[in-house]
Amino acid sequence: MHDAAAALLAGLNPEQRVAVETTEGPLLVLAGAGSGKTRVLTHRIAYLIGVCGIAPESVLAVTFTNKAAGEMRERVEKLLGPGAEGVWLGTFHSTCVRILRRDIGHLGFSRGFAIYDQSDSLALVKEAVRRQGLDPKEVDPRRMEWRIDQWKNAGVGPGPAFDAAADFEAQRAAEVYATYQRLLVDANALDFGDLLLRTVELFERFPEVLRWYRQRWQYLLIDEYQDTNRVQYRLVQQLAAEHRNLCVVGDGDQSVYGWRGADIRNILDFEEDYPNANVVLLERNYRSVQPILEGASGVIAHNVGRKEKRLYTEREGGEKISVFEAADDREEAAFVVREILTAQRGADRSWGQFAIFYRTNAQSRVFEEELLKYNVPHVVVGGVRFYERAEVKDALAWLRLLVNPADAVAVRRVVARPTRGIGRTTLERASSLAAEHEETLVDGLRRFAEQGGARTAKSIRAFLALLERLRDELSGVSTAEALAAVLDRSGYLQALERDGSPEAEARLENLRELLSAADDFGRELAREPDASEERSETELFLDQVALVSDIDTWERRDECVSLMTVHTAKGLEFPIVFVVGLEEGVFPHAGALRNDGGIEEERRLCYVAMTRAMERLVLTSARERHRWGSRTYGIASRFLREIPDDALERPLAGGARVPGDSTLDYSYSQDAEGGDMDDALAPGLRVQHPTFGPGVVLQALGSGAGRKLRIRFERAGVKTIVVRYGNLEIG
DNA sequence: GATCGCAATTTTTTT
DNA sequence: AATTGCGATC
Repeated sequence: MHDAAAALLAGLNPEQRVAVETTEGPLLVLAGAGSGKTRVLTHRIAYLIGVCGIAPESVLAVTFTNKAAGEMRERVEKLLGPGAEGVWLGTFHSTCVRILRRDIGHLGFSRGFAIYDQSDSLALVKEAVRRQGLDPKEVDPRRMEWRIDQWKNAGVGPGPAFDAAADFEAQRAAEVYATYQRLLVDANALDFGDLLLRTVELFERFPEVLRWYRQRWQYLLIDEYQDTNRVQYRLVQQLAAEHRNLCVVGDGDQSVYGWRGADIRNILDFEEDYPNANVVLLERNYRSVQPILEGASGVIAHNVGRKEKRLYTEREGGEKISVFEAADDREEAAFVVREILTAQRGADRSWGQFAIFYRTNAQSRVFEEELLKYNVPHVVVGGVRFYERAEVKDALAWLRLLVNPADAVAVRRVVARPTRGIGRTTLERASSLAAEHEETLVDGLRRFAEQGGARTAKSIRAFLALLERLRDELSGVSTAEALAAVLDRSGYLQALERDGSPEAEARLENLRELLSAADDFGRELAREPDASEERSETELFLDQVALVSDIDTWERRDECVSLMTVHTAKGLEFPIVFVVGLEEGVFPHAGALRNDGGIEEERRLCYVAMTRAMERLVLTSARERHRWGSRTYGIASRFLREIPDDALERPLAGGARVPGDSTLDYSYSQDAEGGDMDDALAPGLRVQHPTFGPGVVLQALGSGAGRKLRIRFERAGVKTIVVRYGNLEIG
C-alpha cells in the first residue's frame, strides 16, 4: 500500500503531491500553463483507485475533448495496469448523452433521440422562423440561433427568455426559441445545449435518478473548469452536492470560450461556493524555456481583474522570442516555411515538432499552399470538418432516419438529394399536415400522398417505399453495410458517379472514407462486447460522430507539420511554434473588440498560443493581406508590444520593421524599389505631426514622392498625410 | 412545381 | 473565394 503511494507520488513536486493526496472534500487546482496538470489528474485518479481503494466505477472525470479523455485513460492505465477501465472519462456532452440514453424516458423523450449539431439546428431555426410567419431574410436565422445558444448556455428557457427580453429583437428571438424547442421535441432530437440542459432538468425533476448517479460517482474531477458554462456548473453542483469530493482544475488565464457561454465566475467563485475548499497553486512550468514564459507572462499581465499568478521555470537560457513583420501574407507564409525548412535540415528536427497557429481558419490557406510548394508534409486540423461535409451529412441523415423516424431535419436532407420530385412546397405542405395532426414529417408526407396531385403523390410513394424497404432490410445489419446499402439504394452514389466532375469525385472519396470509418468503428466495438449497453452499433456510431471534435481525430505524428487555430491548439505543446497574423483586427480579432471583455479574452488566447511553445516561439505579422477577396492593411498587434523587450531576440522598433531587421536574416521585402524611408513608414509606426500631434500610421498609400499615409491621430482622428509635405517626425 | 444559373453576402473562435 | 439565396426557365 505504501509502496504504491510512494510510486505514484514520486516525481511530483510538493504542490502536485498535495493535489493528488487531498482526495476528500472540494479542491481547487489552479494550474498554470505547462504546470503538469494532466499529470496531476491522472496520478490523482490512479491514487484514488490504487492507494485509497476506491472502485474505478466511483470516479467520474470530465474533460473538454474526447481526445483529452482518451489520453487520460491511456495514462491512467499505464499507471495502474488493467483495472482502470471502470473509470468514466468523457466530455460533458458525452457524459450527458450516456445519462440521457439511460434515463431520458422520465422526461418523455424516447431513448433513440437524435443529436443535432449546429447545422442541423440552424435548419430547424429557419423552420421555426418560417412557422412564426417571419421572413428569414429579415430576421437572420443565424443571429436567432446565436441568441438561442446563448440562452441555453446560461440555462434560460424560452419563457424566462421572453420575460427578460430587453428589446424587440430579443423578444422575437424568444418566440422563435419556443417554436424551435417544440420542433426539436417533435423531431425527438436534442441539440448540444439540450444535452446539458435536459440532464440538469432530469436531475432537478427526478431526485431519485440524481441520487443514483451521486451514489455511483463518489469522486468527481473536472478539467478546464474555467471553460464551463452555467449549465455545466449546475450539473457539477448537482452531482457533487452530497459527497462533495469535487476536484476542479483550471486556469483563469486560459479561459477562451466566453463567446460560447463559458463563465469565468465559475472558477473565480469556487472558494465561495465551497468555503472549506482546499486550493493548490501550480506555478512551476515544465514546458517552456524562460524567454517564452517571460514573454507570455508579460502579455497576460495586461489583463485586469485576474488572479495574480507568477509562473516560473528552472529551464534557464533558451532562445528568445523572434518577431517577424512581413510585407504581406504571402511573404509571411514564405518566411515561416523557410524557417521550418532551415530548422528541419540544420537542427535535425522532425516535421512533427513544428506547429503553425492562427486566429481564424481562413488563414490556413496561404500556409498550405506554401508548404505544398516545398513538399513539406503537413496536416490542417479543423477547418471544414469531415462530418460537416454535405455528402457525409446526407449519408448520415439516412442512418439517422432509420434509427429515429421522427427526425425531420434528416428527412429534409434525404429527400433533397438526389432530386426525386419532392420539392420545397411539397415538404412545406407535408410539414404543416404533420403539425396539424401532431405526427412526424414522414407521416405528413404519407398523408399528403393520399390527397395530393397524382405526380407528386407518386414521387412521395416511391420515397416512402424506399424508406420502408431500407428499414426492413437494414435492421441488425452492420453500420458499414447499412451505409453502403443506403447510398446505393437511394441513388446517391449513382448521381455522383454520373456527375463525374472533380468535385463529385472528391465527394465520392469522402464517402469511401466514411464507410471505412464506420467499418473501423464496428471492428472496435466488436472487441469490447460489454460497451454496447443495449444499443445498436449504428446508434452508437451516430453518437460518436455527433460529438467528435476536430482535435479528437488529430494525433501527434512525427512526420507532419501541424496547422490549427489557437482554440484548437489549447492543451497541446510543440517544440517550435509559429503564431501568425499578429495584427490588429486579425489577432486580436476585430469582432472580439466590440463586446465587453473581448480584448481580454483575445489576450488570453494569445497567452494560450504563446505558452504552447517549448523551445522556440516565432511571432509573425503582415502589413498587407488578402481578406474577403480584397486587400487589407494592418498594423502590428498590440500584443507584440506587450512582450517585454528582454524576452525578445530584438526589441521592436516602434512596431515597424527597420530594413535588415528581419529577425533571422530573412529580408526579402517585395517592394524592392521602396527605399529606407518607405519601409520605415509602415503601418504601426508612431509619428508626430506639427499640427495634429502624436498618431499611429494605419496604412501606406502609393510610393516614392507621392507617398501618402493614413494616420490615426490621438486628438485629431484619422487623416491622410502626404509624406513629402507633412513634416512628420518618427516617435 | 422542380431545376438551373446568377448575384449578393459573408468569416471568429466550437462542444 | 465560396457558399447560399433568389429569380427565371422548363
